[in-house]
Amino acid sequence: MGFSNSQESHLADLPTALTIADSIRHHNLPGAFTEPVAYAKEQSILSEGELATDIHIVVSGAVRLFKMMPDGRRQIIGFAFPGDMLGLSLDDRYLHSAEAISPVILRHMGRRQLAALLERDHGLRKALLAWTMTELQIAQDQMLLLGRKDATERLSSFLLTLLQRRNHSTEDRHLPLAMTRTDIADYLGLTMETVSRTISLLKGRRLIRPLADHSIELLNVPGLQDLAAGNAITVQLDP
Amino acid sequence: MGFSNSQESHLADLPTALTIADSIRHHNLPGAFTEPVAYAKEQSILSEGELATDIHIVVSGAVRLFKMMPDGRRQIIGFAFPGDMLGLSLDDRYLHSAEAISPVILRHMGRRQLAALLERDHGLRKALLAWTMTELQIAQDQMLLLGRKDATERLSSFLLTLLQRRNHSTEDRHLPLAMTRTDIADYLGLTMETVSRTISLLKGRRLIRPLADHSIELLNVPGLQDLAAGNAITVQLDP
DNA sequence: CGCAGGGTTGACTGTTTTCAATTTATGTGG
DNA sequence: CCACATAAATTGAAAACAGTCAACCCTGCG
Repeated sequence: MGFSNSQESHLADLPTALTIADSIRHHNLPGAFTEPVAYAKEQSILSEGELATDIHIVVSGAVRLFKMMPDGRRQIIGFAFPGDMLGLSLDDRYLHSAEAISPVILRHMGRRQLAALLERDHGLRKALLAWTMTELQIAQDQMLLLGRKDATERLSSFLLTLLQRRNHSTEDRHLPLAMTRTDIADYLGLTMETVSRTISLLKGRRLIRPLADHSIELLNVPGLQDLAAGNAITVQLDP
Repeated sequence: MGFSNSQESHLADLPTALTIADSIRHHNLPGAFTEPVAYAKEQSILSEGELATDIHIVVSGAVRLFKMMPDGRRQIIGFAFPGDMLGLSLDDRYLHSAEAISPVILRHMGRRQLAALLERDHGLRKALLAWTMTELQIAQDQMLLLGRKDATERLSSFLLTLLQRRNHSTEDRHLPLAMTRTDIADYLGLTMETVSRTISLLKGRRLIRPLADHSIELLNVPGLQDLAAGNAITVQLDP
């Protein structure tokens, strides 16, 4: 769920580099999760306000997490990819909705069962705290983006955080975009049209190259980093 | 740090109703915090990127937590009031800066000491997880506000969350505002001028009454709730 | 082959920003 | 305690960036 630029570290040696899924696997918890469950593209996984019965782990595919306003405005809170968790809340109701944006496979676990596991497993508690703090950090970076960045800065930041999340090999500048322009717009607090125009703008400046298969090649990562940070002056326009 | 509309509950009976300060007091941890330290209005408490040596608890006063961009744009991430914690991060560096917006008294504790306490104290771990998840929830509500609400909706939401945070007696509609218009603007992703204009607008609609002493009386809470939720249609303009 | 959904581009509108002037608070020193 | 200086807040007018409405294009799939 979500992603961020920030590097990770530790408070009391928390295993922050691992996903929650890794952690649960690593701690070898028997039968904790159900068998894999498949969801079709666009299918709803959980809804804000519903009783929070389960938490889910993404096995494959991509999920959008979002909040809606009564009149249909939507804010995407984050995207969840394989290894990410969704459905956790302190409350007994879900805090946001989740839908599959591609065919998705999930495993889930009852809330009470997770609570029981947490009581027993110290390492899992640490992993859960680390996960939550990482999500908080990501959310706060997103607050800066939504409150203070313009469209170009938002899109550059988005592409770079996606890159960081997806490609651990630093040389691969090739980004498959699982989500539509509308999803990107609802994540960045823009409209579909503005996202499309901004992509065209970055393409015109030779910073990115949109490919036919819903993926984008990042041609100038330092340039994008300048834009994302708000140093627009240093990026030269070319004819 | 921050505040939200959402009611609180429990995952595995976490003591979420308590602040971290309450929790630490409740668990009767001897000598954990230093003696109170005073900060003058506008004084810096900690800075983003600095080595995160300590966490702090607000004893009195109010603090703003924020991120800056290179060109001076500022996003306020949240406000901290008595009982709130600041300076916690997974990373070994602070994730945002903090400044006193009034004369402030804090107590602090070394990072390593907190880590040691956490190793020993199960209840404290639960409290810390609960605190972090509550902050995450608040941040996600703020993402919806920053990404999708207009100026009137932002200000109404802000006033209502402040009310909820400050007045546990539900009948007192009187809000002391510790922060300036500029602070409010930087929290809501607006400019000072727009905040001022929007306050005038709500005043003209008899929804609020700004008083001389930097406080605001909420004259029509249901009306503000409609606005905050985005049901602008139901709020009638009056001459 | 043609339809439907997603995407791009254009022209125009509108909300918020920017720049600027004025009024109202706040705080300090005489 | 008043007077001045300075900061905060309000209000106005103009500009800008993103939004809206609309037409068109592309692509994948039945």
